Amino acid sequence: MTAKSHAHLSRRERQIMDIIYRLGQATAVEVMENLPDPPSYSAVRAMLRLLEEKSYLRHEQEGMKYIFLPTLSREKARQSALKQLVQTFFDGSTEQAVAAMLDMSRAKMSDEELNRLSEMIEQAKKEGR
Amino acid sequence: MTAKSHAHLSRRERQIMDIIYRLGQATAVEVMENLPDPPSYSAVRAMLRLLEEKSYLRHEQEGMKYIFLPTLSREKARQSALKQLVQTFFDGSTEQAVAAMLDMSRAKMSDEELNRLSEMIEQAKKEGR
DNA sequence: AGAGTGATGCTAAAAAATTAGCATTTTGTT
DNA sequence: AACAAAATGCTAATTTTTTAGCATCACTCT
Repeated sequence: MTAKSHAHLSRRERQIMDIIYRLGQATAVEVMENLPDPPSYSAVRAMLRLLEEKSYLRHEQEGMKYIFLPTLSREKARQSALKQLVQTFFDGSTEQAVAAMLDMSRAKMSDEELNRLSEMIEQAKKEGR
Repeated sequence: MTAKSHAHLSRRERQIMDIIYRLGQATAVEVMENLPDPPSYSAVRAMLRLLEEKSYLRHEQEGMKYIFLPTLSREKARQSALKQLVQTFFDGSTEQAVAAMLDMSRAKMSDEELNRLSEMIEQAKKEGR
């Protein structure tokens, strides 16, 4: 079975996937610790098993425990999440989305970071020719 | 009752909210037409009623039908969605997120758009002082 | 006035998601 | 070797989500 899009996930499934994407990988305990209104340990493990069955996750054995990882690379997941967010909230306009981001975290960004972004934009202009 | 974060929504609830944010507003029929694997019309209406009860939506009467709108402004919803995405997929780094966006839609952006972005960044630099 | 159309409200059934509990396995420790 | 600790596997019950169906109301047209 192949993993379908994010949109098909149930509430808990999505919460768990988000945690694992955020952490990169996680054990059942770590997932539990990060879940809002965490259910029992068994419940968490059941969900992990399910997600694995549906091919959203895979696991590696590390000593006695399982470490769960996303099937889809972080890059692909990012892309798909970004695309969906831009569609939903910014009428598909990357410009608007970038603007909102800058606006959101303007204060927190160093000049260095801003400079790097400038360069990226310059680069994009050149390549667009 | 006050609307809680996106993370608490069930699958269908989220799908519906996404559609309404994308369209800005929608009738029951429009929502249905945009839902993946659309259920019956009654099912859609029931969900809308529920979302309204939970304060994620409100409606305005237009002639005979209801037009549903988000309770939370698009701006706030955007912000919160962006924040959550940056946290989940970019380790909280706006720079990385912007980079990924540029990368994603580089081809589709006009020089004009890119110029406007450059300006925004310049602006941000000035304000950061 | 009556019939038809297109909405809504409400309720109960069906399906899916979520959870807890118990049995089992492995590892470490005394 | 025996026990405790820390995992997992599996199953069944509970809760939540999701759905369909039917009754009703408003408007339009003949």
